[in-house]
Amino acid sequence: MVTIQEISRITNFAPSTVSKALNGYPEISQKTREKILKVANELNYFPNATAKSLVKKKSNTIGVVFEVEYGLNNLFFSTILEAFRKQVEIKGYDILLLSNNTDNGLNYLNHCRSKQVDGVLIVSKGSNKDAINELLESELPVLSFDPEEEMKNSIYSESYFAIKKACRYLYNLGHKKIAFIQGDLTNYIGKTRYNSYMDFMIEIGNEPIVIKGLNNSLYTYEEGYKTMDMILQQFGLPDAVCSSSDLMALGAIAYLKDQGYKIPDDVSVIGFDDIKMCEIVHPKLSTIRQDYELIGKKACETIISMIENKITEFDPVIIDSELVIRDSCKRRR
Amino acid sequence: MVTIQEISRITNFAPSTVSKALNGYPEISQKTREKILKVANELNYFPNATAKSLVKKKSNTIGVVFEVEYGLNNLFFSTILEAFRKQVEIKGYDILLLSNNTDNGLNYLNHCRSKQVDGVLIVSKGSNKDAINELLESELPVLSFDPEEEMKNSIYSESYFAIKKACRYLYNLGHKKIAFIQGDLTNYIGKTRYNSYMDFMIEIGNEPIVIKGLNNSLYTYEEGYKTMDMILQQFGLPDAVCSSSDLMALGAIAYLKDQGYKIPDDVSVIGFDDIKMCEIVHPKLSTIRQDYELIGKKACETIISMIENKITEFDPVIIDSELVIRDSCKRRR
DNA sequence: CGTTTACACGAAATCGGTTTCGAATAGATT
DNA sequence: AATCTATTCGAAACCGATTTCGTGTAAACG
Repeated sequence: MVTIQEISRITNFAPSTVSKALNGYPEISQKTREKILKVANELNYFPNATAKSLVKKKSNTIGVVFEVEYGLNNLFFSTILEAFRKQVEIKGYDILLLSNNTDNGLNYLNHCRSKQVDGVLIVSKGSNKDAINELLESELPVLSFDPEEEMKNSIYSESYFAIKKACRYLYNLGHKKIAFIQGDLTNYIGKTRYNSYMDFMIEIGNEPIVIKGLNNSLYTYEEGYKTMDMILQQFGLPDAVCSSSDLMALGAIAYLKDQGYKIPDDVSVIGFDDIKMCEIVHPKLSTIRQDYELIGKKACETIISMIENKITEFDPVIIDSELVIRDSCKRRR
Repeated sequence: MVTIQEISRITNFAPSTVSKALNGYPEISQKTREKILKVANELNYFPNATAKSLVKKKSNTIGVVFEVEYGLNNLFFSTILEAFRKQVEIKGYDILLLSNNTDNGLNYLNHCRSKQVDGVLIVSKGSNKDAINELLESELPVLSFDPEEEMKNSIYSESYFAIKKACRYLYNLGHKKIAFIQGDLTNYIGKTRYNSYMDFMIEIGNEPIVIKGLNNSLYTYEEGYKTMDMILQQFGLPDAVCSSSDLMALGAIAYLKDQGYKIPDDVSVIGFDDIKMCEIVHPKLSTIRQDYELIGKKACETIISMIENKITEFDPVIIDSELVIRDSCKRRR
């Protein structure tokens, strides 16, 4: 690689002068700047980002935390990451996929510090909540898409009114027995959706149809399938199902189909997320759309603003979500 | 962050001694090593990876190149990346998502050099083939999952015999009019699948049913949908469809369903990839499975061996693929 | 013409590590 | 006791940038 010292030797200017010329310092005359730039271009010079990071204490890199099990291999999370990446790239940052290597003691936080990561986006977190909390409480700018109890430093889709809107929609189609498939009740989003459903059932004065004590922490197809099984056993066939994720909704539909029911003729089902699959399956899944592009964009803006203004705490960013009506819900006969 | 100099001050050993002690050099006595390690642990010392990279000229980071359009937002590619990541993590490397910023002249290669990336995995490439070729011809260890004409430095699933097996399977079910949905004919994989299909049709002495001149470069659902439309218009209804990707197969199925046909009763369809969705859709899609875990593992092994042994060229690594029979194909009535 | 001021550039320190090579010490050898 | 050897450690250079501060020169001023 071409270094500043090489340009220095060739142009007979000191390394410091070369550096200043390349970085647009005003104290360099037009003439010498041109000479230096000319040589730099001829040699195809690009600064060594490592050296730069070392002295500037800034790497132009944003770390991303991902659960191992259902990480990238999950359209929902990977869609967010992709949207985020697109924005981040524009701003001149790179994305480093972080690991939490407990073997060598290099947990998330130490890893971030070691690699001089400027900020961190937590897309999804697995079992290692301790390592995550260390991150959140550190001096680093951290943004979480998967907030815990307290909601600080987080970005997420509005869920409370969204679930109510979905339930209201089902109710207005004539459905009374509306079942709910919950997600991860240990995090804020999962809890909010659950509470919203419970509140709605109280409003309309119906008994909630939900499996108590169940925690579908991964929001997967398989969990949806099993939950639907339990619902049928415990409550019999509901009129409609409201699910905390599209994948679980699809799992529920699969179970119902396996039992010989028709969707939406026998049961209406609505999901949450609007992953790309919704339009591919049959019937096309009605759902609540999360605005991935906007989430990615806002997440990027927020985290870069945190980095540049050195803030480590801010109010949650809440992105509107929208009811998308397709073919999986039908008026009750 | 705690530095070596701090430990040096506290222990009264020179920085060089501290460094050696921490890195297990034999010339350090047991006594001083213990003293130094004790202090390092107490202060929760971790080496600054940036500084280390600078002097060692090795960052323990592997760059990953992804197409922007259909990058992470594609279960196929993200599954590979996830498998790769899992392996790479174990070996102590991080993954940096690379961008090709032509604005500031920081193309892939310069970006890699600047960030001191040790090796590169090309998962999918978009339109900027020049930037990719620069990478391939550089001094960096590069591994491509999406090889061009020449197949050097690549890893991919066996496709030629796989497509033949799929076609043979359809043929043995009694189908004569077997249509083919091609993928990207400008790259090796796409071409191989196409050629395999064409050879098979010659073998069985039937006319190929394929849209000439069509290039489905993104292997998407929408492309499959459109292609199926064109096939019906140009050739009428085939007995079976062999697709170069699952997503295109699903698109084709959707089109056929929209036209009122039943799958697999009227048309048998087989895909390629075995993305997770295959088991979720109805009917469950028969397909050719790519062994993602093995691809990830081999890719990791290969690239790390390239890095450690400083080889930049090697023969292609070919991963076996397997026919998976589900519900989307049926014996011809 | 002497002094001030602005401008342009360079020397040197720094970031946090690694590595080479030389020196001091302790122990072994004759 | 003198010499040799092995062991252990430290000084200093280095990786490739940035940044502070000082200096020399030319222009501007009285």
